[in-house]
Amino acid sequence: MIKLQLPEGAEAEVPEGVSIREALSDVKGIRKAVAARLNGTVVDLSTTLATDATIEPVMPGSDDALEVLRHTTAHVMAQAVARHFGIENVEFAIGPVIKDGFYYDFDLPRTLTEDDLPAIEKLMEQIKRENIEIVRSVATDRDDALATIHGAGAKSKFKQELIRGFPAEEPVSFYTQGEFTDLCRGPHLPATGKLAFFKLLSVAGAYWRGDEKREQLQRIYATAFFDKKELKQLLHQREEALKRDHRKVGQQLDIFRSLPEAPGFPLWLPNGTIIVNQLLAYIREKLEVRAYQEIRTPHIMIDDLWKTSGHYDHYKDNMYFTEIEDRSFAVKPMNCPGAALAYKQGLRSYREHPVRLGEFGLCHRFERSGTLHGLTRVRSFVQDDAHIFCTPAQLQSEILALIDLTHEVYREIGFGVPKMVLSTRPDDRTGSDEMWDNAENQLTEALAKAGATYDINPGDGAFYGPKIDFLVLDAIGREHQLCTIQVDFSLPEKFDLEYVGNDSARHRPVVIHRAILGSIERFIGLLIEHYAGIFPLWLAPTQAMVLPVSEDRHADAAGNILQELRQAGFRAHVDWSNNKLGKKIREATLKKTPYLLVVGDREVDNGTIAVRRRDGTDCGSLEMGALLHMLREERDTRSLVPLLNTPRGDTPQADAPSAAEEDA
RNA sequence: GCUGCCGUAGCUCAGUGGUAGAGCACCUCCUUGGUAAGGAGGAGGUCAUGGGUUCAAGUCCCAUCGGCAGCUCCA
Repeated sequence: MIKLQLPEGAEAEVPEGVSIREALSDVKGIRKAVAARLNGTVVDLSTTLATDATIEPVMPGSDDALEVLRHTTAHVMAQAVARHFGIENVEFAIGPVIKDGFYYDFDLPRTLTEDDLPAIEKLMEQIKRENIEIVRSVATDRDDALATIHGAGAKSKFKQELIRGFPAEEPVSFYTQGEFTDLCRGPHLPATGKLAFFKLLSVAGAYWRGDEKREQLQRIYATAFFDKKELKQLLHQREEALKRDHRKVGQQLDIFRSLPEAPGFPLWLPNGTIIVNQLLAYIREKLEVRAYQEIRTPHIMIDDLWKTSGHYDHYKDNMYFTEIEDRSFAVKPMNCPGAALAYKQGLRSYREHPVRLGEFGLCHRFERSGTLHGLTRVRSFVQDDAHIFCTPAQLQSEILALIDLTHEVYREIGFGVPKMVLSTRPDDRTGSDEMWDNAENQLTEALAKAGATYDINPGDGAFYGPKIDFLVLDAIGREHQLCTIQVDFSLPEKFDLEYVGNDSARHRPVVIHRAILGSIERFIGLLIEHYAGIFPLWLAPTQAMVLPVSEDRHADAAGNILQELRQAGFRAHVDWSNNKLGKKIREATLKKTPYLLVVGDREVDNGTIAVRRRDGTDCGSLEMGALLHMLREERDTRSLVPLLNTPRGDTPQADAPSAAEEDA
């Protein structure tokens, strides 16, 4: 007999060889269990018990259960693909669980298209209905495993390669469901009938083991959930992401264009340029308060500089080069060397530290054509970069200030509280252990003082120093990495940076690299998607559109209103077309113009303006003075919600994207 | 870069080897209007580029350029 610790403190004694399913048979709701934890490890319910153990069921709703579900769904998808093409025609690669679902890679006799997916889905439903038992088997060693996979019916080039990669003597597990056997660590659901809700999402090319020199495979992305609502939610999120795609919205709102004439180098149209300039002005405000100095460093500098900085060795393949009077120059991919040169101009005293040099530097980096993507992956971009040169003793307070600044900016832009990740020393690194100890301690203490919760990525720091990354959630629940704060001991060495300390000796400063928005291009790409094109007033390219009811009778009144708005610094226009009012409203609304100012006979007579918001809210009629007051307030506080409301004074609420959306 | 798909009017897209199309936008005219599309007319194309097959190519083939998706989250 063996002793078992069961859930909720229960204990049991059972004979050896009993399965977990049997051992847990008295636990409430056990029929819904998808797997079990055996001494902490997730295993099949069919696992038999040989020694004393702690066991508990893995129930739907837990992350473990979801992983098992998705993994089994991947196997069923593979089985369906085998039935679709004939098992002898399919070469199976791997089918792992990923963040929002799973995929499986195959080598197939022909190219898959999206049109194949419904048929495969249907076969999966069929396999689910057949409720085939999923049986684990174990091959004792490598030869046994190779024999098993050989006998499984499908081509097995990749599976054999995997097996040969395992230790020769180690047992290898397989899972069989009907005619389909797959090499797999498991665990799995007990039968295909336990499958829940799934959806095949897309087909894509992929390489065996991600290596572009290896076989090209075909991948099916799919997802699965226990809860139908959660599946629907994910599908909805994907749809929403498509609708908000910054390439589409950026085109509709005339923000930027991607040109065949300049692949990877976006063209900012007037509307986009306004947004860029507003963001830069915003960041400049923050920097002035915090005693930064702004610099502008050369875009093209001689090769030697990049050899000194180490970029030539590490980053050459991503740099552009040019020749000037027979000497080779490089276009800057980063701003740091320029900042180091700026620091070096003159003998520095400890008294002037920290030296905070900000630069909205335009950088150029070569990216492979296949990786380019709208504004989020480009070949030239502006960083809101800064290099802070400080004494080792100042490191912590500077980091703390940066954490603070980052939180402030993200809050004001409308992102939630960012998740922070501390990355510590990698194996391959420069600098003494003492330096790393110091830097990591300073970062850790700064994070503690900021009262922040954060994750640690051990070994993921840059070779020249540890870093803190900031991850924000956007409006539709996607995570993006924006800010990064990196400590650098290496740059001051390479450029022989020094300052005179209070002991009148020369000392080495420490450098902090940081960008808050990251690249302005990428940031605006994310902002477009985060706001769904509905920019807050201070960022909106056109802030108000004056709509005369009759374009000739109310022309003077409209012109006067425009003048006053312009004089108050607002970006306003008049719709001079001879369309009817309804059409003018439709067009301005589709362009997401925050405020529509209607002027007709009534308004001319009363000296007022009828105000409508882009979400359709009627704000009633106001006098010009009152209107300007509210608009200034909303703009100057960079409010994320409209301050002008209905005449009854309803509570302000964000311009709900859904309310203003009716894209034709 | 590699694989697959795609490239037709300013935009969104139809067009399956036989005379280049629609809607929106643009221009002109009519209409001067009250909170999401008033009406009529007009202009606009080397069908990405180059080559090939064919009596005939937007359509089929090849190449080039550009776009889109993907290219380990390791059984």
